[in-house]
Amino acid sequence: MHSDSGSALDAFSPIDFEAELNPEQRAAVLAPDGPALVLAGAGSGKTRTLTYRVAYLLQQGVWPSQILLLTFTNKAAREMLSRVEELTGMPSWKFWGGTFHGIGQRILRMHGESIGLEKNFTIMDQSDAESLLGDVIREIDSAFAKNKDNPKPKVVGDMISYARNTCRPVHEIVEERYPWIEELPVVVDGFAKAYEGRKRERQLCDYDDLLELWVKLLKENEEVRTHFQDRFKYILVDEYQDTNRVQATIINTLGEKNRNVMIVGDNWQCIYTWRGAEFENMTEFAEQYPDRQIYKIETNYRSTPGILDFANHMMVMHPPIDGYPLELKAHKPNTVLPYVVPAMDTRQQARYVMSRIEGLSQEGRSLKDIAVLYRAHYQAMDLQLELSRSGLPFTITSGVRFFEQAHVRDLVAQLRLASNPRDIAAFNRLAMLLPRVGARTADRLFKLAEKIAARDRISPVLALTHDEVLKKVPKDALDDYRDMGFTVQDIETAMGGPAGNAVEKEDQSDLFTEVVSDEKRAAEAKSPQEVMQLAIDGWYGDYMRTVFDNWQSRKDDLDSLVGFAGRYDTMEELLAQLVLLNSETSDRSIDPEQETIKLTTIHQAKGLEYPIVFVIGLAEGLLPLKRAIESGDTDEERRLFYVSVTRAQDELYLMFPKVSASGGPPQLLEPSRFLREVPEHLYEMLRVRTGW
DNA sequence: CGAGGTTTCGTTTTT
DNA sequence: CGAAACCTCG
Repeated sequence: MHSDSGSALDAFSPIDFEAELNPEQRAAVLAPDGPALVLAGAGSGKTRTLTYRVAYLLQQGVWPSQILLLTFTNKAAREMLSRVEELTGMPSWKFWGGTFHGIGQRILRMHGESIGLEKNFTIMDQSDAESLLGDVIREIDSAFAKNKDNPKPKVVGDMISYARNTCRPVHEIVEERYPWIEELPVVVDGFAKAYEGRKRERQLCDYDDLLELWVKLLKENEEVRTHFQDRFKYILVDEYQDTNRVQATIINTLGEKNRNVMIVGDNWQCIYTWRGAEFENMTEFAEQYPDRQIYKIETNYRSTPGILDFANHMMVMHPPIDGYPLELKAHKPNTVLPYVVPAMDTRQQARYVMSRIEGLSQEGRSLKDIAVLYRAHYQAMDLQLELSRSGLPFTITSGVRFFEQAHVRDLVAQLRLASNPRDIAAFNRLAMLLPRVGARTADRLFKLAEKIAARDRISPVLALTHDEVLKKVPKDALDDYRDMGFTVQDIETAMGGPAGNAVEKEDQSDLFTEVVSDEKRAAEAKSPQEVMQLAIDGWYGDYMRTVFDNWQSRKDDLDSLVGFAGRYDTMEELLAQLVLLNSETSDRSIDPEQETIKLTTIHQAKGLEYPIVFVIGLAEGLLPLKRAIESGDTDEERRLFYVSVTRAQDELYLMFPKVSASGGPPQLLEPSRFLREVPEHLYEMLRVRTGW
């Protein structure tokens, strides 16, 4: 895929660390070997610091393959590595850089066999995992599933996941959350075990497995552990405040030998405790490495002093976080204060944002300089409506993501099944598309096919269209079922799989006993790109136009996947990325320069910055969220607000509706406590014109 | 057992 | 206002 263009570091002009970094940053970048804790406030050039650190290491003669760079999102990893490439000319693919989940996937793919993972294991996204858990629950305790007082599979899944991410026993979490159902802890514990078993038996991994099994691999396989401990001379971790216990264990294990671990974080920006993040990891790091150096980076280049004052003051009420106080110091010259704008309701709020954007646009502001942030996806609805009406271009990084759309998942399910014939979740998804096939029929068909496969020693994929199986397929579904089966077989063949190279539609009986040598297979294996095309041209392409009225545009989506597939060398890698990248923006062409307004949740805005930021829905019950108020824990909500405020560079609009309009009787809303706590002289109150 | 219509519910954040 | 859950019919 890439060619080695010569690792000529020297071809690039030496980096002037003196001129390009401030003293705080430089200290961290040029830090000597040994454990280091970098406390970097919002907008202080955290990314820049990490980037230059990598560049510095390279300059010191460290090989890129000896550096492990872990970030929270794929985007952050890409950004950093491409900046390193700009800086040093070192191509980014030479590094081990990515998310914990991404790197875990890679390592497990390479060495997972010793803990029972085959190379072709499939990664399930959250909804796959949910439905698998749902199946398991229904199977082992159908009464449980029927009683509506019991938590639903999704909630059960959340509890299990939380337990795993925090390394606590499942029953303990359940006791905390459902103290009124006495037998529940034991029951859910059983579900968790059964779910675990089902995944292993089917070579399936959910997101948490990628971390948990990574730890297991490092623990149980000394050879692998030593290999990676030696290999990664330098480990850099971004956003450490949002790592969970499992991730901390990984870092601690990998760093044990060389001890060159640099973690970067900001306690005040910890916004993922709900999925097990523990900013205490920052403190624990200090305990693990008593000799760690601390580097503080507090000068903020991003925001105006007005915005920073506001941010600092709203955190005054946050309980102190042990040990590492940070205060942002402004660097920019003073300009204007943040605006606080009350609106009648969410609709007026949307219209105000609209009109303000139009105004800014007339002042010559580019639309890509503007972002609207909110706590929850649904809060963007009104605005979406208004924006589409006005014709202002916007991109929304929420809602249904590209890889989560039904047709994409359907297509991918076929690839998954061909790649991992035990992937019952993939088969069920496909089979249930067919008329008169539901969960039960699908399950029966698949298990029958597996039995036949075992008996006749043929590929399970091939067995799908065995006569005995076809007999059990409902009449209405038969034609489609057969076509589907053949397509999956074709895919398996194209991938060099065991279906063999000569699967004819008729008279299969003799052909699949043919043994295909590995080399022959490899030689015949088509590229992921070709396979993707094959899948689109097969059954699903036809099926699609019979069920979707907008099949044409869906077809375009799938066609764009062919190009996407071209970026990967193996099918396993492609399939993994399809799942792991599912948070990426849904727009087909990821084009950062396009002239559009950005609409995003606060969570997704982490690490980004915009000249002009609107934060909407700053009312009690929305931010902080009602549930947070009820549970009495609003600290994380406050940090969330802090994160949103510190995204802004020049102008910040803080908005709240006075009436909640959506659904049911209108309710009066109070301005968010986070707004009320801030002294009035730190912001300017704007009035919205009435009479809209 | 599955489909399709009807009702009811509830609405966080993501790798 | 939309999607899951429920119910009844084929």
